[in-house]
Amino acid sequence: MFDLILSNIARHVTLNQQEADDFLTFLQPVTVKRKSTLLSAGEICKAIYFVSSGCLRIYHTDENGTDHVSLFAPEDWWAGDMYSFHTKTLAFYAIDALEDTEVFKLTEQNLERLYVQIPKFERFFRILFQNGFIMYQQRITSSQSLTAEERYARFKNLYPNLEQRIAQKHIASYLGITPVFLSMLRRRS
Amino acid sequence: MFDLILSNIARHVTLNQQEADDFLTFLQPVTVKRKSTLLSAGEICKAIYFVSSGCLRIYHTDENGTDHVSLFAPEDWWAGDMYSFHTKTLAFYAIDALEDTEVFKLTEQNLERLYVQIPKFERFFRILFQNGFIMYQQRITSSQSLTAEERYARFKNLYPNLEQRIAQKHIASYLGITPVFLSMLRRRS
DNA sequence: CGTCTATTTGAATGTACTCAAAAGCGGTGG
DNA sequence: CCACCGCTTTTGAGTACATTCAAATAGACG
Repeated sequence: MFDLILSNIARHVTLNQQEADDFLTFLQPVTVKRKSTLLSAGEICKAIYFVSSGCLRIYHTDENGTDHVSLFAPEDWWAGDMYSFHTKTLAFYAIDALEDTEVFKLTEQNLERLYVQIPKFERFFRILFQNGFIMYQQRITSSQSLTAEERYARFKNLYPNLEQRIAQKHIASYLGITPVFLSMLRRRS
Repeated sequence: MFDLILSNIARHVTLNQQEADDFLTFLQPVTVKRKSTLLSAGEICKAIYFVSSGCLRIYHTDENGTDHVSLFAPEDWWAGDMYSFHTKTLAFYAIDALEDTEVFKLTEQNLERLYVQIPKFERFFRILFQNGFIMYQQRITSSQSLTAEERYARFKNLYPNLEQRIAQKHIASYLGITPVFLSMLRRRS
């Protein structure tokens, strides 16, 4: 149950047994049913989530009612509205589950305690955000310089096998194109 | 000379006099002339830079020779190819100066020493990357849901007065449109 | 002052969009 | 278990926004 998250942490910092045990006490397991909402836009995002199975989608709904996927978070990814979480302001993004999903919830209070108790986690989250920063930066550059078809290839590379698990309209929304146009692209290739 | 960078740091962590003095010893002032290159794509990015005056541009040149601006870094911003810096791989992005620019250079070795000597900097850079992550996330969402005109308004908001200082082709490149089209937009409004 | 680069303008093109309708698929209840 | 209903995907036609190409004008720098 905890293997995945511990190996996720171990990718950037090394915890001893005691630290690992302590860390786990800060987590709350939560089950999110397919199509149910973990965070609504306009709420305050009070926790971040580590996905141990299933898949979340972090998205924004614009004034026309169109969704725009910011990120998919399948197993081994972290999710949250980081701006809302960090500034305690109303969330711009919403989060829901595309599959039945198991997450570990890490609340703001617990995270701050964690930073104090095991300062290594400052480093861990520094590296996590650094990687997220790099990922979004590459996505910006992709959206500037690549065609929709090339970005689709990138998506498949970033999220292996995810294509089979989720609806195409969500992939189109991630790519910044319409489902109709994605359908055309797939037909072509 | 050091006021700007110290107030930049102070925005997220509090340093005592000793720590501030120690921190400054890790920095090297560098002057970058307008149009000269601070980092070329294909090199390894061995340092990150804090801009105290002037303006840098972080960009990628695609196979057609077209530039795509990832970020502007005017005074009070940090810059670098974070992926190259972090993984010691060849830089995908290049950095040059759009104005005569003064930066403080913080090398990888010095940064690692800084993390050890003043662990608060783990927190500082965690927050810095967190904010960068959020900024790029919003830019992705903007590129998905806003028109070029609306994104142009966002640019002006994010970088007040920068418009007057740099060429329009760079702004177009940042917005992901052609200079020709930006010219049309400006005419319209 | 002259040259080089950036910006503007106009015309033709193309990519991705909207709208509409048909086909496919999945889930639910009888 | 099958039939039906609703949602997703596909397909086609017409449209709009942003592009490319080309030429003229403006501006910056030596």
